[in-house]
Amino acid sequence: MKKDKKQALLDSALCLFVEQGFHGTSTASIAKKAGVATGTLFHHFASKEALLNYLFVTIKQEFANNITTALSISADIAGGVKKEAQLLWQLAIDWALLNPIKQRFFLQYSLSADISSETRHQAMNVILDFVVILIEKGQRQGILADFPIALMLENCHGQYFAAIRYFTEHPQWGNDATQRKASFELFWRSMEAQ
Amino acid sequence: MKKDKKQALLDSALCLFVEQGFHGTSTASIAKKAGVATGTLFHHFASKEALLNYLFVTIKQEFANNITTALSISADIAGGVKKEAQLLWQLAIDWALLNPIKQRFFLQYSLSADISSETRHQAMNVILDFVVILIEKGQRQGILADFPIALMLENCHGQYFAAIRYFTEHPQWGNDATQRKASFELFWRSMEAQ
Amino acid sequence: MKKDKKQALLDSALCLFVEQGFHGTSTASIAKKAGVATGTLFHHFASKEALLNYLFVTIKQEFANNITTALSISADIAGGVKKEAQLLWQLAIDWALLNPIKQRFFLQYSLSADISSETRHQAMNVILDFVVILIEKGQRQGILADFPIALMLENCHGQYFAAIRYFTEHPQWGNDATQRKASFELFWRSMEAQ
Amino acid sequence: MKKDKKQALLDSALCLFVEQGFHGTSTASIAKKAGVATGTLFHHFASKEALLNYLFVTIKQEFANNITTALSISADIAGGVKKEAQLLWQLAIDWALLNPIKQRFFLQYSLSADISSETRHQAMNVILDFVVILIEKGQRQGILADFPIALMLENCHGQYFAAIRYFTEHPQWGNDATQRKASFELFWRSMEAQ
DNA sequence: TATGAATGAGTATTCATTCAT
DNA sequence: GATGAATGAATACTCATTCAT
Repeated sequence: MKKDKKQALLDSALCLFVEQGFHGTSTASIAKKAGVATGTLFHHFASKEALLNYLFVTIKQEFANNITTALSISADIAGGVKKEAQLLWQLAIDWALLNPIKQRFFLQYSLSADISSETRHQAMNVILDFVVILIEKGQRQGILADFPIALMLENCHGQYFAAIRYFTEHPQWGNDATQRKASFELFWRSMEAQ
Repeated sequence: MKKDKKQALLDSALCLFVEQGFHGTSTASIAKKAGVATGTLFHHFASKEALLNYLFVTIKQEFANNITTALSISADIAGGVKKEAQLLWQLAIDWALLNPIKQRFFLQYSLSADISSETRHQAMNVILDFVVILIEKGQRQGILADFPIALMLENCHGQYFAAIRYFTEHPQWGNDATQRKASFELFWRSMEAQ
Repeated sequence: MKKDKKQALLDSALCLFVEQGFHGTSTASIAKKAGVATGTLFHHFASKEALLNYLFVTIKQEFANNITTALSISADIAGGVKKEAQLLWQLAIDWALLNPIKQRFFLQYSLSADISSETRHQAMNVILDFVVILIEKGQRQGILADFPIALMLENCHGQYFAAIRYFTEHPQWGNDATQRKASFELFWRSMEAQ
Repeated sequence: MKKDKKQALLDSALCLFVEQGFHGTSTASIAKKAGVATGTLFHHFASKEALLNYLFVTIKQEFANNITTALSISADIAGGVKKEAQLLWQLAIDWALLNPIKQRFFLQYSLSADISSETRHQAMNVILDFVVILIEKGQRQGILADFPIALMLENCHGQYFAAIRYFTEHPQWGNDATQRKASFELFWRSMEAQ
């Protein structure tokens, strides 16, 4: 019962921020939807901005945990870097398709000025940690092209967002094997060594 | 003298929207910076939103004109699709580096909820028209991979934004031939037929 | 052609003031509907208030002229005070039914704070001049009750407005002889000597 | 202490609306006079219009309660319809004289376009309920003329307003028995059966 | 912890009026 | 006389935040 109200606030905020935008959502409406008093929000979060940033980090962490857990389970078994990248890519797309609201939240807030750059960098590092590791591994093995790592990271990010934007706008193709394959190929080919 | 005040308002708005965000910028501050009265803004634009959308379309159009003009000049001379894509990519990167404020405007507002989806779609179609044409040409010639065109478009967009984000964060490499080449390679390889 | 624009402004203002109220009507919208520039309104009228007051006096005068003209024509022929009162009443109701917009203008603005009390008094005196004369005549002849003239005047006014409000809300009865008779009876009986 | 601020706002609004008109009164001035913050007004009323309408209904209700209470006390004792009408009339005039600001509020806003027609109809039905009952009773007993009830109601309203306008403009006669009698006679005779 | 009435600075927008052409 | 772009003071309403209970 203790975490209930805080979680209810986070749930409401997620929905409303996605539906109406950060500035289009009043703290009063978040509290109302969560079924708590307006003042309660400020017992759990120092400010509206703090709530948004907390929400952002929480969801990024949840995403990262989901991917790395699944990845580590398969890691022992699986072989090459490409297999690993493929798994990572499919897991990331799956997560987005299974969590449409959180995915829209990513799309809207990852580049938003409402998220503090501090939070953004923190989240980036958390989430892209395993990507960096994978890229470096691939480069050492001569499987991935030898472009600057920061450039490749930005590119991964940009391609991932492009893919989930595409699947969001064409939901019917989210489970189509050909489309899923195509999205991975675009991603993989860009980084593969030639 | 007639267009002066409207243009002054657009110039001020561009700066302030980029520096402080859309919601962080008051209409009064835009007018003040433009050296006009607060009412004048609303004489030229129906609302703050309308101003933002007008600005967005105007800049996208300017970008598109810049690229297509340069492209058409070289088009007669140049040869294959790859050369054309390379030219397009370098022109687009150049434009971003030469217009840092407008580039930051793109980065911040292209996916922002403050731009109406109508405007976004209009801008996308206007600006990406020549990209679509190029992709289709490359696919007919068997030079580009045969992935869905909408997916490839999103991917181009995502990679372009990734590239200009990278060059923005590492300005010293904007004129480094190796870096520029790398950014194009990431882009081109993702779409090239194998 | 000289009076055209002024009259067009008055016509537009009448419509708009009745439809949207004085404060709900902008001078710009009056000018637009009249097909003139916004500044033109202020060449003909010192202010928005001045336009309203001018309109009020003009219409009251038109009403008064209409009644007194018709009244004077019949006056020579007709007999008693009651006949005269009856004629006056029917003329006044007819005018209202034939000029529904001007009648609504009366209803809305006769007691409105937007009309200067000066204008209101002036208009009252103009319009009720012949009523005062009639009442005094009736009292001298012992046909009308001997109540204070100012009270009787207010009462006439109130009953006239009640009648036209009634016929406005029940338009189908405006030409029903029984209803018209009833409205006059209510009026006449209140003032008749007993 | 809970109703204090809301009531203070209503009191201020009543005064200011009567003194300066609805459009001449800013919400800030209402709040200031009430000794509360500007936001407090909007905590209790959805809008300035909502405040006006609430005020209107409240005062009409207060008026109706005042009349009907006094009427019901005497109802058991008193006799005919005329006595009852006379009592009603005098109570209504008394109320207006004892509540000059609320009476001016009636005069200014009962027909004003600033009151929603919904509110006006509600108020009319609430307040004139007992009048309708009295008229119908009088008609059944053959004491009142058999004119349409809606016409008679409008007429009552118009005559009441005329009377209070008269007594407002000539305050010295408000307690003069002759004048009071005259005002009732004008009212009664108009409706009495002949 | 939780409440929700109260706050008051902040803001987009309106609009009567002016004036250079 | 006529125009209409420009003005800038005025105002309803919002909303993150506080605090007494």
